[in-house]
Amino acid sequence: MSLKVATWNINSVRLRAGLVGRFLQDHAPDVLCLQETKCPDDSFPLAAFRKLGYDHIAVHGQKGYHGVAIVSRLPFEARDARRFCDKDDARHIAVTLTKDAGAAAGITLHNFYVPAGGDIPDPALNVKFAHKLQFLDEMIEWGQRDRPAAGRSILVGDLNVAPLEHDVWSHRQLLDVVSHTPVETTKLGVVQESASWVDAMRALRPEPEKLFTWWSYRAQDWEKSDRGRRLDHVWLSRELEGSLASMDIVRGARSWERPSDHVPVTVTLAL
DNA sequence: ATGGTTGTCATACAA
Repeated sequence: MSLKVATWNINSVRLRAGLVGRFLQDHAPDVLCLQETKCPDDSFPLAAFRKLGYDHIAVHGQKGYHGVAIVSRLPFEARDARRFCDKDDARHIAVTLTKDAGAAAGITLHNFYVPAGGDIPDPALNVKFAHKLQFLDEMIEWGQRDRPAAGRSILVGDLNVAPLEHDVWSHRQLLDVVSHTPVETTKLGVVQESASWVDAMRALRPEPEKLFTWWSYRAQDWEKSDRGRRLDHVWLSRELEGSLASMDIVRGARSWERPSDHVPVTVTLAL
């Protein structure tokens, strides 16, 4: 069987439930991980996704900010959502596919929304940047202590860091811009190494090809200027590396009506 | 060097 996993920062799931439905119909992922749902759990648009065959939905939201969810047509068991930085922010949710999920049974998915970090890349001047660095430090501790990639597992999400030179439109011009500063890109590399995660997108489309998943709302013409960044990621545990079959950045979604500033990324495994 | 947009919630704040 194949397992198609998608990740998408939706920037309000209620406002864009229609776009999510379109994506589910057009791209038919088995599991979709959403970030920035900005939606309390009791107002998540469950019915819109269930009627498309996505009966299994895990939500971890809050009013107005952050929020993550997993929408699946395969059955799963919910795992504990982790707390980071002594805050109750909804920035992580995890599930394990159950035995009814066929060859995908037992795969654990971790869905993350890492803090954006504000504008000033100095933790002494900007508490939001300090929070982002602390969050990455705690992801490193988690990787080292809990070995989340010891078996068959997948980590996806909006990690709000574009780690490689060709993950941004201009490496030189973004070196002091939050999301591509050396302190962040180095830390994200340590997060990845802490549990031996494999970067699925770059395994299939290595540098120097430029890969972007986010384009600012502020550009006059996002497509023409193409000043993007790769903020969204799909990582695989070593056990799944050999099953990696294909990857797609759904760039066209950035032109849908009232789009998110992020586009979906899909990764397909042949199991 | 500056401002450019969007979503939420209530008029600033986060991204």
